[in-house]
Amino acid sequence: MSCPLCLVERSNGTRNRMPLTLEDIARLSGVSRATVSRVINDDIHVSEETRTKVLEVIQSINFQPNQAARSLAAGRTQVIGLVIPTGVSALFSDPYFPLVIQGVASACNTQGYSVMLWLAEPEYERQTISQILYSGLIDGVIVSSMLMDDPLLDRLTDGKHPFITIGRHPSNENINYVDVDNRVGAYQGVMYFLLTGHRRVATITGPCNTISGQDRYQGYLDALHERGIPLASELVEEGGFSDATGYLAMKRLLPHRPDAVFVASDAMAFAAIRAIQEVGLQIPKDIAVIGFDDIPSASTSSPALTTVRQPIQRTGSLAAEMLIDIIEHPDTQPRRIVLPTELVIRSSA
Amino acid sequence: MSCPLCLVERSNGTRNRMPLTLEDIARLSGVSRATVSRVINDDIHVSEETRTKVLEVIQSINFQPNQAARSLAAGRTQVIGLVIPTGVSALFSDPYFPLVIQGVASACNTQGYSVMLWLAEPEYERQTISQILYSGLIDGVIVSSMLMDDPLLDRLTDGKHPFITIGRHPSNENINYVDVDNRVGAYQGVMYFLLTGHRRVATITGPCNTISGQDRYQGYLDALHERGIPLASELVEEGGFSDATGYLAMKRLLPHRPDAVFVASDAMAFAAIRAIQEVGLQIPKDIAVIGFDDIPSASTSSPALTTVRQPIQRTGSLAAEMLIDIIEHPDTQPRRIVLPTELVIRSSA
DNA sequence: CTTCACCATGGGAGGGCTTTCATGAACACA
DNA sequence: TGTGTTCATGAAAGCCCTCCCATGGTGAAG
Repeated sequence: MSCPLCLVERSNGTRNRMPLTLEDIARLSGVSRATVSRVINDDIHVSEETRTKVLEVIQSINFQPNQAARSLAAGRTQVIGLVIPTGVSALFSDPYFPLVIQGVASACNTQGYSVMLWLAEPEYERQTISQILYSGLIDGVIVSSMLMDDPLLDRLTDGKHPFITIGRHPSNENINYVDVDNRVGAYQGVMYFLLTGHRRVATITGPCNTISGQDRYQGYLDALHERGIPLASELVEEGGFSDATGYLAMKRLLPHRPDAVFVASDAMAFAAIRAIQEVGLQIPKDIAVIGFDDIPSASTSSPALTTVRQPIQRTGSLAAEMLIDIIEHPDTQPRRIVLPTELVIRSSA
Repeated sequence: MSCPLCLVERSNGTRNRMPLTLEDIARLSGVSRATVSRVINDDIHVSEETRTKVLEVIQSINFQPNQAARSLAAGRTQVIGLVIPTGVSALFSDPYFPLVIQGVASACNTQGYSVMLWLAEPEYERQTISQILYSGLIDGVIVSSMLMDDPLLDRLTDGKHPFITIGRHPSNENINYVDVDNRVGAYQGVMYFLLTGHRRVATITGPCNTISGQDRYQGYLDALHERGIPLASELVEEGGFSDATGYLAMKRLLPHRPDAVFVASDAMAFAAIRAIQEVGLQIPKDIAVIGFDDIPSASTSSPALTTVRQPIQRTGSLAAEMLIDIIEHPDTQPRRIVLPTELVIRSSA
């Protein structure tokens, strides 16, 4: 068997197996380098015949153009950055970020983009930003930040790269984002409590420096307000989205005898359930619980968790699609998407 | 305030704000482009005086060299790939992969490398491989595969890129890897059961097409064998590392009245505990449970989970460090590391 | 038959960096 | 003063693409 790879006489005279270049493909298919480039980039100005011929050669030797050269010449890298702050405490004990990552990665896959991952550990953040902004490594950035006042965003706004945040920005309305309707979602959950006869509805909120935390709390307030129920501040406890903080928050809530708790994340909801069960109370009889997220284990836990479902993975893939769209069609309107949530009723409420 | 960025008269005559190049830095600091390059790359042949001068200019305008150009010229990208198979069912309902990712990312951060993430969805796998192998996008790959017969590995072996697997390879002993001592870890857990008087020790294994699944099962066998206890096949059930599979496996085990269960992952162990509690049995009185991983929630669950701790994040960071070492010092011996595990005794056994 | 438009193709100029090689200054030693 | 070494520096040749522009061939229109 003769392998085309080995028969190629390189332009520089060597013939050992090394990366082929456009020039090699050009020679093998009897056209110029420019034409091969056109074929690779799906340029319209190539005859069907030539295109076929070139593609055959490319496939037969499994040619992949050098990305660095492409980036340098074209000024685009076909890479997007995904920035996730490790400051967020629950980072990886909660399937939220993994699902976002999965969504982003799969959308990028289908569009021929690669994903560069930055876990923005505070000590490297400066360096990270510089890399993002000035090194030309990537074409755009997705920031899954959720923080109210992330300095990263200011830097990005100043920079020249397109970017998208997952989670809306509280003030700057020129920023492209995809978000879920946290406020309405929370409202739905709390309203369900109120409509099923609960009167002392407590909440464990997300961290107050996150937008989603605030939005969900706002939804809680909305529901109370609509039913004319005054806010009882002893029934509100701040959590940090993590298991541990949820557990402690519930402990603080218990003495005030809530008959229901709306919890701003499923991870915290499971912790709250544990805290409730540990003091011998029944769920949902004594205290009903509704979470937020609908992570996979919500349906299999016991009791199965009633929760507000948000399409986490979809959020990631939409963000990626929007970003790529912006990269490829720069001068269009700001893009914002807010995905709906859905109350999934199981047995904890 | 005069910003140096705006005062620069570009070589091409334009003076709008655009990426600076080595040439600009060279002009501003009165040296040649080559010298600036040397400074950036920590070349030894630069006088202290010149180095300081150039560094000052670089910092004052926050210069970042163009990565594409560097990669093209140097043939290195300072990027490593991290491949995670999404075929693994428990992918993200289990904090295992997130922790690995975190370990890899933070090690890369400190060494000035970036991480490119590939979730190897089967349908894109071919394309993924080609990109990895031939496009020059990355300098090396970490594969967190664990599958017995991952075709990816064969392709990588044929390719020219250095790579490391997380989890040893069952047959090819030329592959660099970092692994934890799954077999001894499992042995420790099961032996603890046996030494504390349990006689009907069951196990929920990992998937039999994963190496870690097999190794842990082997450790189970080792312990039984050492104590002269015959293997009871009805006490062995295969799981898939996921919550759901763990739950079902435990259901199948219950009729055979085990007095202890060694479960190959914490996620499955929690599911098993649920299944046990649902039929009204007590843990650890009726059935003791030991898991594997020591994920964060193991210490906070109730009952707190006795489990075999493996240093997941460390595994990731070690893999990254080894890979970078190989990239920068190619011709050295194969590198393998097997990290020890540790039995963490809590209240489920 | 001429003119023009259109379009496939090739030539070649970059894109910003690294790296080799040449150069010349500085210094030591004879 | 001459010879040789050492070493900081600069000039320039790539690295492999993309993309602009020029070219020439074809077919339609006049």
